[in-house]
Amino acid sequence: MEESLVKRLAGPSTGKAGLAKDQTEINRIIAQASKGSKFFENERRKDQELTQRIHKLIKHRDELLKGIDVGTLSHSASVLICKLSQSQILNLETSQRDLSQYIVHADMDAFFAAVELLDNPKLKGHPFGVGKGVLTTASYDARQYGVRSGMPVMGILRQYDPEMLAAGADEAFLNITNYCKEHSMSPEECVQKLQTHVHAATSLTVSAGIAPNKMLAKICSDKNKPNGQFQLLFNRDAILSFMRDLPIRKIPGIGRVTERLLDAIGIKTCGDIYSQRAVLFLLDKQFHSESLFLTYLGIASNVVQPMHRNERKSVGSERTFDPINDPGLILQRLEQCAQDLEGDLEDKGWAGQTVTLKYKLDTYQAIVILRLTVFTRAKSLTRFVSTKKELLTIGKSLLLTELPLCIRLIGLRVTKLKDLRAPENQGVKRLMASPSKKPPQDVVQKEETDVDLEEERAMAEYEDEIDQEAIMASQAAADEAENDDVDSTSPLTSNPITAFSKRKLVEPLTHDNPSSAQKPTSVTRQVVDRTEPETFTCPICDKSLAVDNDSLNQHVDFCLSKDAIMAATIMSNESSKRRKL
DNA sequence: GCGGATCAC
DNA sequence: TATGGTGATCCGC
Repeated sequence: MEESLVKRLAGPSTGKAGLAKDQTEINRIIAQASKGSKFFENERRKDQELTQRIHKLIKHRDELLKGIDVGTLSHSASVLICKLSQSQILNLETSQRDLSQYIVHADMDAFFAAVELLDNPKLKGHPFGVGKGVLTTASYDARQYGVRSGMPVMGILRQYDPEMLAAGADEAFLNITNYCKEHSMSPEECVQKLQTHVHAATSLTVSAGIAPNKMLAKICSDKNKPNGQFQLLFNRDAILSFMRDLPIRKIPGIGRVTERLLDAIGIKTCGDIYSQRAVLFLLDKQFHSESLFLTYLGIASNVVQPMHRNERKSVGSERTFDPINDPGLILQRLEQCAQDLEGDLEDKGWAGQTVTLKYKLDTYQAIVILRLTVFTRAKSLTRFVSTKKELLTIGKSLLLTELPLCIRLIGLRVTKLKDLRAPENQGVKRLMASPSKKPPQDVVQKEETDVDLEEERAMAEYEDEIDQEAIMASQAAADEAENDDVDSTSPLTSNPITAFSKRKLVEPLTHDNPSSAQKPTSVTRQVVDRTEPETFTCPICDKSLAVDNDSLNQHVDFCLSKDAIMAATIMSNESSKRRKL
């Protein structure tokens, strides 16, 4: 059996966190047990598709390589890497790698098992599993656990950084720079104290990584599990050598698929990113070479601040069940989703402008009849919806065109959200408080319309419950109108993403959060690394570049424009051919 | 804007 | 035996 397939069967998280060493043996057993099952067939098909994809990628690479001199390409990539090594996150004044912030990633060990233990002390000493099957879910169960146990861990962590960033139920990022300074502690001491603190209060153990940015801290927190800490040395060389041998899969965002794609072009470790820089640069479209180069350099964001409400993009609800094909039963499941989603939207204060239906086909159907298992169908509206009735109406209309189906999952999700708690969206209240007040003219027209519609809808509901049917009818009519709308107008908006800002690895300074923006200035800059190269020669034009940041960037941006590079490489290729003749 | 795919937790 | 749910992002069309 193909090695890649064995790996796939072992599950999506294989190789990510510290797993048992003899995983290959376990993999073999799992593969054996799965042989012949529908599940296995499905996985094999996906694996073969990926293998095909890899073949195409290699072919594409070789095609591109034909007209291009690899040496020159490598040099070009070097220039980009050099530029990136000087790019910086917070320290705009010096344009140096910012090593001034102590970033911690705290990761609770065996969180769900530990919480279960708190709730059911009887289980202590006995082996037990959490959840229905083998593993438990993250947020779904966390919700229950949160209610039952009232875990105080996040509260404790926040004492070390009030601007802590919670990442799920059992992880958090902290910037402990200020805490260390105020308490005259080293970062290790601080984290040790934090670990003891949490353990005393909850009997949970925490693993932590200390590093100059979030990505490195996260990787480090995995180094000494459980109940350990690992600090990276705060200097450039230590970071580079740490990255060099790090398996690429350890990088957040590199999953099973990307791992295999990268493997196919000779990249297994982050150090390989550099040795294969020419190919990565060539295949920039597929791999986001800039992101990978930053990863190789160990550069990432060190901004730690709580998630802001307006960063939320979608709210949804979905459920898995034994496969059903009876339309009535399917509708019942859909209704449940609509109900749950209404509850969530109400709780959190959101309404959405796009409703998406999701369903998963019964495995048998999926394999035999179709290639795909998961489908989504969306509908965009001109108004914002949040009630069960509205969600169900739209969900139904999306579902209807799909029937008949035999499915094992159904879900609804709303996107293009409006924050009903934002002051400007407090429709009814604002209307009541100052009925004659008109908003300023420079307010975006569309937004104004939405607010009015929202007010209208809310008012109508207050007016008369009996009128509900009439309202629904008018909404249905509006839906029809929108249908035509969507069908007749479909301008394809081109993606404005440029070659050098594909992924948001480096967060911009935000202006709406003065406290965090000021943070770096209140911290000593003595630790700032001074070993970055100060000058270099551009390999394309052989020009010696000034240290001055502006002119450097300007020059490099020019030399790195795809056209300039291709022109240069092809020219050098041609001239070398001519020399041979 | 839509739908599929990948990823994290 | 073949597994959950929530949410984000990217890409191609």
